[in-house]
Amino acid sequence: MLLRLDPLSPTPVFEQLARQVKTLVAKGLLRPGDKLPSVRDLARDTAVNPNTILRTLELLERDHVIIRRQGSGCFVAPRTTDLSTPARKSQLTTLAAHLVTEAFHLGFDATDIRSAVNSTLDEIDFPKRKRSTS
Amino acid sequence: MLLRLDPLSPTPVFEQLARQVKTLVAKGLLRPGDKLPSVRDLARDTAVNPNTILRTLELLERDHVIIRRQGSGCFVAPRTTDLSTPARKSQLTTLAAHLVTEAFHLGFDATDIRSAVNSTLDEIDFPKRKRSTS
Amino acid sequence: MLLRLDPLSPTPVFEQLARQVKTLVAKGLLRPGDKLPSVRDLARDTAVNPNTILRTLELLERDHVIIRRQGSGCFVAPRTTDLSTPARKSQLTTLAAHLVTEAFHLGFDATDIRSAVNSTLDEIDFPKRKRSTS
Amino acid sequence: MLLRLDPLSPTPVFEQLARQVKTLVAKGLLRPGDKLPSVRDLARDTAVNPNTILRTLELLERDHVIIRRQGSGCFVAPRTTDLSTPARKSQLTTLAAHLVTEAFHLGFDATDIRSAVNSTLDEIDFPKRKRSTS
DNA sequence: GTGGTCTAGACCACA
DNA sequence: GTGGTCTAGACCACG
Repeated sequence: MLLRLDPLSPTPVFEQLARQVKTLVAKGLLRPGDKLPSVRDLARDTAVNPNTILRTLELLERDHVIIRRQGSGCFVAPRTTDLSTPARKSQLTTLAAHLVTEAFHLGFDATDIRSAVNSTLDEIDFPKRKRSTS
Repeated sequence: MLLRLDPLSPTPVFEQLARQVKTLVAKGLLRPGDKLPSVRDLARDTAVNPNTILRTLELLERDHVIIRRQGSGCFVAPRTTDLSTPARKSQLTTLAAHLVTEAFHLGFDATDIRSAVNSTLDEIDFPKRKRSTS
Repeated sequence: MLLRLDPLSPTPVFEQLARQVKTLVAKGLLRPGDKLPSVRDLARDTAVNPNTILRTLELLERDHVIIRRQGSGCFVAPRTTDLSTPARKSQLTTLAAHLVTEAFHLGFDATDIRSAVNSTLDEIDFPKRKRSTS
Repeated sequence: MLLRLDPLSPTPVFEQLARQVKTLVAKGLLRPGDKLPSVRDLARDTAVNPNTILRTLELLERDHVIIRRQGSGCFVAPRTTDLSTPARKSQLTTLAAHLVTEAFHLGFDATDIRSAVNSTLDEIDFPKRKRSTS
């Protein structure tokens, strides 16, 4: 599993790593049940302290992306289904608002934004919506 | 100008404020050339430390949302149009990717995401472009 | 004897197994004197490492739920009756406090908690005491 | 704020501390909006490393007990109201089952358990259920 | 082998 | 002043 770090980014290391794992899962490159490399392996491969890797894994577990089991390892969690609480709806709204206002101030218009979103969506592996795998 | 702080949000105060200004501009409630209240007034109205207000203004200036002129105050900047740089394209891609992967892990699908983005776009006041986006 | 593992639970395997045995005894589905399957059988049926089964049995023996006899196997222990020690009283208090504070922070009230406890109690097979509990 | 540690307990330090804070909140000794001592103060008072205190605070924030705001401090969160998801119901059931089966194997009966729960409940400060204040 | 806890201490970011 | 990130390294617990 290849994870890359941008040492210049203001985003904390543990969060950069977590995002990349989330992306891999969203793209279907990591699937529910798949085992992640061990903390030590990840630490070595990314040249990051094991404690920082641990924080990444904690974040991912908190967000229901992985499951950690002492002695066995970390595994991609099954996609949760009971998530449609109003709190999550409001999170989605906030995320969308953030994208739109930032893109607005970068000089993009509605068409640009929609097409950027659609391009990203094309790469995502939504359940019951597979496009190429039969 | 009414700015509200959410004490429960993990987002830093200076960023909460900046986002609200950006939103006001994007919605057309603040228009290019409009003058912002003074640092002192903003600090009083929001019950926030003037230093924090300053950071907000620095952020807004860095993002070309406002222009700060010594002695005269802060003004909403004219809309950016030079979106040709690949750097901005890549920023848009990053923003879209972030929205999509987070929404994915919140349990939403492509339709949910598109409709959330469209709802937000409906409230934005995009300037009309002369050339059609064919 | 059917023991199931929840791969999503953060509870260690050996403890999941021990809890299930304790529950079977409390519900009267396993009765004092009953013989448990051998370590080998348990390991096979649950697809768990024999070492982990051993840890489960150690835990159960420590908690006086079973008795392990060299060469003959494990047996459900007779029901403990000497609850006079203050140590046990204090353990009960701790357990109750844990339930209540966690439930509080999950948003439940006293009525919810009492009714959850009562539902569970209904399934337990308490031995009849000779003296009435006045 | 007085927090005590049991160095012999198998429960991790950061969790011992978190439980005590949860108990203080449940008993109404800490109320929504109250400010917690600073990380450094807590670390000094408990003779625990600041990093460990931080983990306690992370746990408490994850469980919606406190809110952490960089630069300002940590505050007791307002009691959440939108918590009645089925997932939480099942957590309550698990907690109750744990109490009951453990208490059973300690030699207690239904009456003992109910009375232990009731004693604990008497000390809890449930909203809209205040007993002595006014 | 796996993950988890804790310490010590440097340094950064927010208000 | 507040909290937060990261490193280094010792040691513990689970399978």
